[in-house]
Amino acid sequence: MKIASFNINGIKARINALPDWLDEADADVILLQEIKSVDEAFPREIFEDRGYIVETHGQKGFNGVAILSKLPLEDVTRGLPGDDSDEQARWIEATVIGDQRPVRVCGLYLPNGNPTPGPKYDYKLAWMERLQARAQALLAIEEPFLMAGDYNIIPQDEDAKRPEAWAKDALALPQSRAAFRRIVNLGFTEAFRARTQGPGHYTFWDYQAGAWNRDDGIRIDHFLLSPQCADLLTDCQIDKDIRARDKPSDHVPIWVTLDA
DNA sequence: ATGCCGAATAGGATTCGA
Repeated sequence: MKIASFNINGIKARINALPDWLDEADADVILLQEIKSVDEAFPREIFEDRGYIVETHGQKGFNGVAILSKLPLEDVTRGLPGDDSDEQARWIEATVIGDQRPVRVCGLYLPNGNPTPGPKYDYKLAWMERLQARAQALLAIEEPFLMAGDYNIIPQDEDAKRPEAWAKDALALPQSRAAFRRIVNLGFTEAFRARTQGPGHYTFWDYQAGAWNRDDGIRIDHFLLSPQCADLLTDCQIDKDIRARDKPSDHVPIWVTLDA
């Protein structure tokens, strides 16, 4: 089972660039972030024509997540539990019925949190506390599940070309990194680091100042696997080349393959 | 580098992103 995550930075803006990657990647399950679309306006046909079930959780203008699957889905839920007043569309879950076993899949778009300090950073940290609570609840079931998407967290200095430029940013502040580690340390495996070590691996390059041409990137899109899911991991890769194409997102896809 | 670019909403200039 191949599961990909991709922050597309707007489905309308990616209408032309997305189909090529869809056909090349041939993922069974795709988690999208920043669809920037209400559910009714999402171009389902692009995906349905390729055999995907489409489950969106959108809102007007910003944010928005989706799950696309060629495998059957069960128990789709929308919204991160823990705050009924939170109207930002950043979380969707579904159980994917694999050929060998089911896998619970959570797609997330974690708040950016800048500027710091301030209400946006407070929201980020509060959202991460809710994420931790949801993660604990799912871990207790002791079944294969994963949480993947745009975490807006640079886990370590080696995950940025210029760590000094991010030192006081919400993506890399010690408090942000500690909140991320509290979740990982519950027992998750960070899939990319389970297979690849060392610097120079990024999933985001800013549109500005020629960041892509200077390879001035950061690694902020992650897969966290439950222990039972980590046992199934066979590969994890970043589709870096996508960033060099016409009208790219500022993020690139990351994917795992599972023996499931 | 202090938003340098890009997208959405709106229908021009502002907000947001990382």
